[in-house]
Amino acid sequence: MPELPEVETVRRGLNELVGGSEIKTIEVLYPKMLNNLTADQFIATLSGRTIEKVDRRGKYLLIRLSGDLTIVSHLRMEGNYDVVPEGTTPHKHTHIIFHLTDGRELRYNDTRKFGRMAVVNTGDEYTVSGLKTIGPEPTEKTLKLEYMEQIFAKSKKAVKPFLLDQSKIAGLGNIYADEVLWMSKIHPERPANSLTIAELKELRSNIILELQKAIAGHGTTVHSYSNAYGEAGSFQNQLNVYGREGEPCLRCGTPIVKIKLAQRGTHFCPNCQVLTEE
DNA sequence: CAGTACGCCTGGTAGC
DNA sequence: TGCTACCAGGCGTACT
Repeated sequence: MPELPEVETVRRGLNELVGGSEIKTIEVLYPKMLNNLTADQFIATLSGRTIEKVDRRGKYLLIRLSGDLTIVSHLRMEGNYDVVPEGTTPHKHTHIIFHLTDGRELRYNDTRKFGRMAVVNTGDEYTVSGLKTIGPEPTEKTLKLEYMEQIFAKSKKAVKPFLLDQSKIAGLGNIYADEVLWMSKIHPERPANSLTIAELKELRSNIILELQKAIAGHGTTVHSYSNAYGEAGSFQNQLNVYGREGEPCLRCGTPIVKIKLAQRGTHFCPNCQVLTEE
């Protein structure tokens, strides 16, 4: 499932593969994935435009087109792009085909059809729901400790679902949320406002570090994720808790426990990550 | 306002 | 074997 590192990997791949390419025509096979345009409007508006570059904010891809238009593309759970020679048989889950003037096709595929696209004037992307309220990017520069102290102090919510809230911090999904809590030795059910400043400091550096490392590993492949080259990431080999239910904690050997928290599978070490405050 | 439950979707798999 | 039931979870929406 694409989280920030996977989306960043897709962004880089798209820039290399189709940056500078011109869209000849478009086929929309699943119109419901378009947020704010009909299929006909989408085709008419975007045909003939050049893909200038691809940016990213949180888990949103911002595909910049000539004429100051931006496609805001969210992959949700299983969306992915690939680039193939024109005439390649679309597979079962291909929903949009951008025919390029250079004889290739950029295709959007999405098994579960959760992904969405919207088209806005470049600069207006923050009017798209989700981006309207998005929190800071999890980098050294943009995610300040003081900001974290402020927002955590204001919420009684369990820290795991708190980390999944994109309006607080952008980019974390279910996998990396479990990972950074394990790294920081924080129990996922601890109320956000119970974390000490020392814990927040630790959590902050782990979030930043973990996402950097995952980007370096081209993302995590669980289920169906692949980048624009159709390649899987490698970071799943570096996961410490996610998907390791019953296996020994890599720090202390205690079997990893899986619970359901806010409707999400949540993995943690019951020995390293204790519920009571220090 | 803050917090929570559900719907959207399909493929894979556990269980009978 | 073949069927059903359920799980995977990001995010918008509806609700308390």
